[in-house]
Parts: sequence; C-alpha cells; structure tokens
Amino acid sequence: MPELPEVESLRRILAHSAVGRTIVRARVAEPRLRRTMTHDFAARVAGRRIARLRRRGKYLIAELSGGTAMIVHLGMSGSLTHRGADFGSAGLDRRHDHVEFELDDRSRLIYNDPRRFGLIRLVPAGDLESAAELKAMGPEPLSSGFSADYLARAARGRRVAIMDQRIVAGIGNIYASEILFRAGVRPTRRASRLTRREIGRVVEATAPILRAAINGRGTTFRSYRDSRGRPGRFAARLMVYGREGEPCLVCRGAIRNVVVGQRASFFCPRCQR
DNA sequence: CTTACATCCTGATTGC
DNA sequence: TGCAATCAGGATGTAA
Repeated sequence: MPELPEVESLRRILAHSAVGRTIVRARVAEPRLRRTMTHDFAARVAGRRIARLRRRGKYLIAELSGGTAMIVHLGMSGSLTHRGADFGSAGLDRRHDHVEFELDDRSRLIYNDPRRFGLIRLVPAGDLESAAELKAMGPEPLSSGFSADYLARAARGRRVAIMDQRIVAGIGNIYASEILFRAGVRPTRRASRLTRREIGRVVEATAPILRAAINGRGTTFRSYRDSRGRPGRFAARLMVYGREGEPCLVCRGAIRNVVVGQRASFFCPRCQR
C-alpha cells in the first residue's frame, strides 16, 4: 500500500534513472484505471522529456517538457518500475503491466497495478494547482505547515480520523497507526477532544516515523515493491500495523485492530490512551 | 460543515 | 482438497 514514504522513495530513485530522459514512446495496454485514461495519452507523452519529478501527498508528479504534467497515483497495488534495456521478464507477472514508457536509453518505466485503483493523467502544468486531486489536500507532513497550531485548528469540530488526506497529505492506514502509537494516542479518540499536549505529540511523532520509513524505502506489507523491484525495509519496524493479537513490543499487551472512520487502525490499549 | 456508505478491482485469506 | 465468500483499501460521489 503505497503511502507517502513509498512514493517519496520512488521519486528519489527515479530522479536518478528517469529524470532528464525523453519518453520515446508510450503504450497503454489497459486504460481502465480509477479513471479511464484518454485515448490520446500515448501520443501526448511521446517525445517529451521528464524534466522534474515532484511528490504531493501520495501523488507523483512528472513535469514533462512542453508544459505538460503527468499525475500518477499508485492506488493500493500500483507500482512503477524502471527496467533496464537488458531487463528480462522471466518470472515476473506481466498480467497487470498497464502502461509502458520507453525511454531514450532503451530502458522502460512500467506501471503495473493489479487492482487498478491507481491513476495516471495529464494536465497542463499551469493547471496543477487547481487539479481536483491536489486541491483539497492538507499540508505536507514533513513541511512546517504541519504544526501543532495547524493540527489543533484542523481537529476542531471533527470527531474521527485525525490523519485524513484533507488534514495532512500522504498518510494512510499504516503510518497513521504507527504515528499514533508513537504519540501514545488511541485512534478511537475524538479529534476535537485531544489535548494540546497530545496534538503536539502527534505532530512530533510524524516526521521521525516518515523519515525512518523513507530511509527504509517504504513498507512492504503484502506486495509492495519499489521501482527496482525490492521490498521496503520498514515492515520489520512496524510496531502495531498488521499485528492484531500479537504482543506489543513495548508492554507485551495484545495489539488490537478497530475500524475508525472506515479505516483499519491498530493500537496498543496499554500504551495508547 | 460533518460522517457514512457504496463503488471501483483482484489477490490473499478464511470458511465450509 | 476445492470452491465460494469475505476482506483489504484510497479516493470519490452521493446521501444523511
């Protein structure tokens, strides 16, 4: 499940291997992603250079030459892998390779997404800020815009799900659970009833968790792989996510899993109040 | 404004 | 063992 750390790792790796390259041609094998890709997609990216790669929340944004930007979201099961010219396909499941970009060094970028919850679409670079996907998103959790003051204001009048894309960008179930564990705050707590001190702890817990996850190249819970096909190393450092019934690594109490605001939240009832 | 819920999809897991 | 039912989950549109 690619969240901010996975997309940021992807961006950093592709910054080396793909930025500066020109897309010689693109092929769309399956246009029906979360939104069906337009029929002219391949023609519109052909010949364009990948000038810059940015990230906003869980979205990867490729700025292409000629004033076009490509917005990519990996959904739940998407991956964007970079394969060298000599990269064989032996042993790989190619069934869900939906979009392929051939670069000018004969390497390829391949978008694979079994569940097709992902998204790839082109927008004029000037329209990026008003793009529906990015417009309502909260501040970047690794920016100064994500402060205790901000979070306290955002939590006002809100009952559930303090870690929501409209409140803070790019954090999904895995990292929301891990951040709240580190902060010692139960996910079942009403956001509007959190004390100022607790909100401060949530903000303070956020960057260390995300930075450690980025350093580990993300979390492979089930199937996630980075752009070089490697699993993320942060899975070994998960304290609560996916550990229902297992002993808390701090107090040995049983980890629980509850659904809060339609999202699975793992927590330790002893360590989180 | 808020939250709730169904929808999209397929692989993995659970149940019988 | 085999097949069917269930689950997982981000974003979105609609409803309450």
